[in-house]
Amino acid sequence: MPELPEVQSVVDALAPEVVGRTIASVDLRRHDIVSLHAITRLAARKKSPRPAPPDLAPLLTGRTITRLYRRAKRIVFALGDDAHLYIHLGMTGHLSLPSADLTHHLPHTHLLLQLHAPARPPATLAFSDPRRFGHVVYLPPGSPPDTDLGPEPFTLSSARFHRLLTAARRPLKSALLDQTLLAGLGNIYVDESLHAAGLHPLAHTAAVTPAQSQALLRAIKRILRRAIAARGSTLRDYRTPGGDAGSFQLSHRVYDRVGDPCRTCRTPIVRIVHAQRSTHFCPRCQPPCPR
DNA sequence: GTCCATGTTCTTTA
DNA sequence: CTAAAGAACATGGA
Repeated sequence: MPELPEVQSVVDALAPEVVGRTIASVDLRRHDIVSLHAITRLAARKKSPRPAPPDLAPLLTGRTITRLYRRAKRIVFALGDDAHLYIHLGMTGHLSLPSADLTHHLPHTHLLLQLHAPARPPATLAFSDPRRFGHVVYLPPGSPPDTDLGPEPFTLSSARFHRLLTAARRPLKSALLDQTLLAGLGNIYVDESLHAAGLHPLAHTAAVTPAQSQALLRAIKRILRRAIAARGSTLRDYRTPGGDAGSFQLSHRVYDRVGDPCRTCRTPIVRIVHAQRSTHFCPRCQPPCPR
């Protein structure tokens, strides 16, 4: 459910509720969603030996959430003393603040944090995820920063973006999905951005001109900004912590619009499969060899 | 029963 | 060696 706009919307909704509160207790119902690094979690799937998952309770209990922010598609809880916790929502992950009487029959709920603060009512933060592609990572003080992630789109210059693109010798679609090249985009916003920039998803990154890179980055920033304002796109699972749907799906120009007329030229939108993902585009607005 | 899904990583193939 | 493709994770909805 989450790409950059959805994750940002979750952070924006949660921050006023959790920042400044202290974690009074931890109810970890599935320990296999936790790791010290996302990498070690993979080993769990393949029965190969891996370090035991850290016991979250002693690491988190008594710590105060000093800041909540988004990095790529991760929701980062700063815990003071340079310790951090991050939650990745995977495809169907959801964070909410259920009332106390509901917390016992929440389906697929894997982690509950009781949050206390002076002069404020207690709150519960619940992480649920039916498909369990999401995960929770505890980063002890001194953990290296996100060296595994590319730059954030909003602070990226078009000159650097152009250098990143031309260095990646692959189709635009797979390059833009690569979190180590550019952080935060997923299947929806890559398709929407390429359409807005008039670029074919299979066009080669090395063939993109500086002007096209600039147009593409501007499209990415504009679409992400508008999607955040709409609190994301709800196609099936995504909800804000308050349970509301986003509304940016109403503004999609290609994603999930196979056969519908392009909102620019009325040509039916096409769907292909590339990099294992549905890829939507307008064959007229996004010609194979642009310009 | 079938196919599909907003994500990511590992393995296999070419 | 590299890039693309395939598979895997797990669940539910159409």
